[in-house]
Amino acid sequence: MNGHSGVPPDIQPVAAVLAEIPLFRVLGESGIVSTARAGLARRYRTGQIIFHQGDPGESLYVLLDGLVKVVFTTEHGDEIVLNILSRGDTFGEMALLDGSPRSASIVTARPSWVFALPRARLLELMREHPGLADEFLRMLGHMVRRLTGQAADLAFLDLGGRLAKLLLQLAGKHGTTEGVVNLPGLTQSDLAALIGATRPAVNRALQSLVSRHLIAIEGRTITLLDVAALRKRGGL
Amino acid sequence: MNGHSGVPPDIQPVAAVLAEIPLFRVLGESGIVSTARAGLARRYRTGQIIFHQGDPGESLYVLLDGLVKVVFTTEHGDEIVLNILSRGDTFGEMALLDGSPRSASIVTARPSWVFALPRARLLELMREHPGLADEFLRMLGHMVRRLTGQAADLAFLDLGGRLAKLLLQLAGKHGTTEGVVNLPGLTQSDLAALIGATRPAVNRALQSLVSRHLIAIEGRTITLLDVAALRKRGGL
DNA sequence: TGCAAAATGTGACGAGGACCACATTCGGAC
DNA sequence: GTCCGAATGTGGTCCTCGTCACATTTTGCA
Repeated sequence: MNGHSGVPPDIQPVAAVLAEIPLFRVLGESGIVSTARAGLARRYRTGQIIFHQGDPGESLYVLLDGLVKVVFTTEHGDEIVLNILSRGDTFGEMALLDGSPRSASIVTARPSWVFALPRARLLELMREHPGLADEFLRMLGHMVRRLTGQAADLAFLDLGGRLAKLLLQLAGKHGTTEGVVNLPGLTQSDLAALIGATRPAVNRALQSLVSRHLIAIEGRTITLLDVAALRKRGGL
Repeated sequence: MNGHSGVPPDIQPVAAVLAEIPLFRVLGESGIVSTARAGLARRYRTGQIIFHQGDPGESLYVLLDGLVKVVFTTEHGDEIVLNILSRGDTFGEMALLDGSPRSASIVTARPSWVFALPRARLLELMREHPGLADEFLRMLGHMVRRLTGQAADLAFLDLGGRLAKLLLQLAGKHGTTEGVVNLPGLTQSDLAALIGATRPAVNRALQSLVSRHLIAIEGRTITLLDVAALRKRGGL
């Protein structure tokens, strides 16, 4: 509680995370601080929904801390997990830019701290800093590439290959220690929904990798023992 | 050969097609004509490659006439057809905007007439007409949504469902007559590559639809006989 | 017009993975 | 710590679809 007049105490930590993100780095020191002031940071508990697929999109979000799932639901209720996001990742960009409804839902996989920047503020920022628009285009391009690869994986890799690839990606993006996938909150059902498979099939595939000493499982921590073999299994 | 000084004879037809495209409509009458002058229209024969996946991206393309396939190739040589484009569609946007290499190849499926607009010209246009950048964001958003749906389809629909959905989409986007898919140049192998399946499997699925009177096949023309049933089969 | 190459239609076989059903273990809330 | 619900581990069955192999037709050239 050291806040002085007009300076909320939690601006600093928010700005610190924003400064780590390439998208916001183009704003410079002062731009980042004013951005942090322009939005609202909020905490969510595990299993909460930050927004629903179909909602109008009125904010851009930054995950300051925690873990969330990007979930796409079909008309029949089938769910596919499009992505797993952790500290420093952004979400909700798309609906903002073209004004269409949210194309997926965001569900927290563990307690999370989320920063929301209203659309109007973002547009102001983009007017002041043209580089920000470029960064957005870059980010969308990256998203298109990732989705293209995901579609190709679904078409060409078998379940075991998709799982091996997924484990490598998770270890790379969210891994704390090198070669360790330790994501409390991520269940085997989530893994299944990430690669378009059923939960029992994922379990069997995991056991198969264990028996071949490619990975080790203790509780919910997966250790990658043989990265080279996993890469090969994942078609890399 | 009726060109007068500085006014190439084929500017008019190019401008006419550009005027049909929402992306360019924001430029207004004069902007469209100057755009048509700023690029280069070229003809390709069937089976030619307009650009290769991995090439540097130096132009935005507009398909003035014809039919092309967007082909993504994995490291192992497996191919998936991401999209089929016809008159008025654009391609090559992405590599342009984020400066990365072409993420897919473009192959003509029949003789095509293609307009290429150099990156520098496009950036000029975007400076003069801020609305153009908005249209680009809208277009990328749409692309992300389409790819998301494609991934979900691969995960949740069986081969027959994906095929039914594909036929409906093709009829809607490129159909000349209502409810008819008549795309010379599109083989069953292409259909297979569009839905991540093998050619024999697609053939069998087509025959199955024929035997249930959902479609009729004469040569390479497919007529949709029972759209409602097809929509149901495709999970809609 | 005729010929080679490509595209189409089918058959047989097998494996991968979905689906259902259940025992067991784990983890979080009180 | 205890308990209940969720997450994990397996088993068995069946069906889809990939794979290989071919005969037949169509297409696009020469």
